[in-house]
Amino acid sequence: MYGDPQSYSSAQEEAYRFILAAIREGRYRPGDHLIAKDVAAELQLSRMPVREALARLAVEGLVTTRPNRGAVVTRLTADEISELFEIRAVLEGLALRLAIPSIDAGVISELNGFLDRMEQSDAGENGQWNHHHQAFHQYLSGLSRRPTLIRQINSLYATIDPYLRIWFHHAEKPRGATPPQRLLVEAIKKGDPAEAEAAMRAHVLRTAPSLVEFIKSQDGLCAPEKARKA
Amino acid sequence: MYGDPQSYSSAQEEAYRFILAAIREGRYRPGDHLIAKDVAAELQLSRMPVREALARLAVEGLVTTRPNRGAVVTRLTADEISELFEIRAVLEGLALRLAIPSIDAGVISELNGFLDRMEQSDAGENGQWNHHHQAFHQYLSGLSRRPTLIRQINSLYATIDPYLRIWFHHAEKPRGATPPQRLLVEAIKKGDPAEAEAAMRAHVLRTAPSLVEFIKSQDGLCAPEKARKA
DNA sequence: AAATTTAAGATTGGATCCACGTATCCATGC
DNA sequence: GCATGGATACGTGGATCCAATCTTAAATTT
Repeated sequence: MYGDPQSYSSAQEEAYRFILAAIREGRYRPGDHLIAKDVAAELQLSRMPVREALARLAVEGLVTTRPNRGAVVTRLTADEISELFEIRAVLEGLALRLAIPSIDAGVISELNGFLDRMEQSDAGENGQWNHHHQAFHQYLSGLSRRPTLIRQINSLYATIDPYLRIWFHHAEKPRGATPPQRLLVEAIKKGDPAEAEAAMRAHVLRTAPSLVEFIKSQDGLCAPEKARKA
Repeated sequence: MYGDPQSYSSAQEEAYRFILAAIREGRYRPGDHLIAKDVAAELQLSRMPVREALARLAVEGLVTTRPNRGAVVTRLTADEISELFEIRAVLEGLALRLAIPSIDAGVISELNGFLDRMEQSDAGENGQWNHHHQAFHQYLSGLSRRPTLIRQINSLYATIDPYLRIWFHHAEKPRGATPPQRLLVEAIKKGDPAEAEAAMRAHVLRTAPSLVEFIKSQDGLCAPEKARKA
């Protein structure tokens, strides 16, 4: 999905993608202390490209840095997760609105393909469903043909991803739910930009409260618990 | 506004703020080649903090870097500017919607204060009007109490700012226009979140076409014209 | 015994150094 | 005269080194 291990244009890119993937996949967990030296050793390169990768990730919000105190995988509070969903809702709503003109039969069948795969993976591995779900959203955003908008949405996904994974991992039957997505596709089919935008907003916001509740219950994620070696 | 020259926690911060201010104020212009060594010399520090500052600015989109070819002040196309306005519209719309509950008489008079200052500066320096206008928007966004949202909106302003400045600098009477803002304040006063959100969206999008037209006419800004020494 | 101070270890931030890649400029050939 | 090729100069990316700061743990004091 992300990673793309073959094409490393630079050591910094390698470090960046490695850390990003590790955070999204849960190898580095929220609150983990990321020690530049250790990461550098693991990747067999010097500390500098790692530092720059960490700086980039800090701007994107995936890690938090404090002066002279290094980088920590960002630990989001329930409020912050809510906020990210609010932002995601309007940005994905915008993307969908802009994408409506390029909706045709081929797009619709493509979308249904994603939903089918989600349903098939429903029984199996939890990560699979999540993967297909994100692919569904990413495909839709991509139709907007707005590079910056797409980047921002992807960045939000990266930030939320660790929590989604933990959630799916703990929840037994977190979904089985493709009906909401089917409804969304129905709204898209109608071709009304404003309606589609509203539907997407509602769709994104729908899942937020359950995740936030879960995070609150697991407050090992927001509480002090600190400094597990990465 | 930005800069805050006293509190430099680190050399990197100093470099970051210096370059950011220089770009926003037009000292570094779109297309300018930013040579780490030169910037470092100007600030009397080594190249490294400058490099990291440039990396941060690249993530935020203010500069563009190509591997082994250094950093260039991002030159936006008309399409890209349009996109940024589209994003700004929904994000500021969201911020205003979330801010509505905390609107009271004090806030309204504060807002009118900004508008008064805009009108007063109308005759004088162009930059002043722009400054007050941004302060007006920033104040409103701030009322949402959503740190990430506020950061993202500020980042968008920073990216667009150079072009706004050039625009205001060239245009003789680019505004004199506070009526639209007055209408926006009226909508806010009503206290209906959805209506306020819609009003903000429309307000932001209203100014986009003129700026885009201006940019297209001045296509020295989108055309090759390259490598003026910073 | 608890708390404060102090000292040692570890880690970050910054500077200098080196190697690789890119751009420029001139000479050569068509 | 213009295009092509190579040599030189410049700049970036990465590595190593050094200093300043934070963290820790121990030791002394109350």
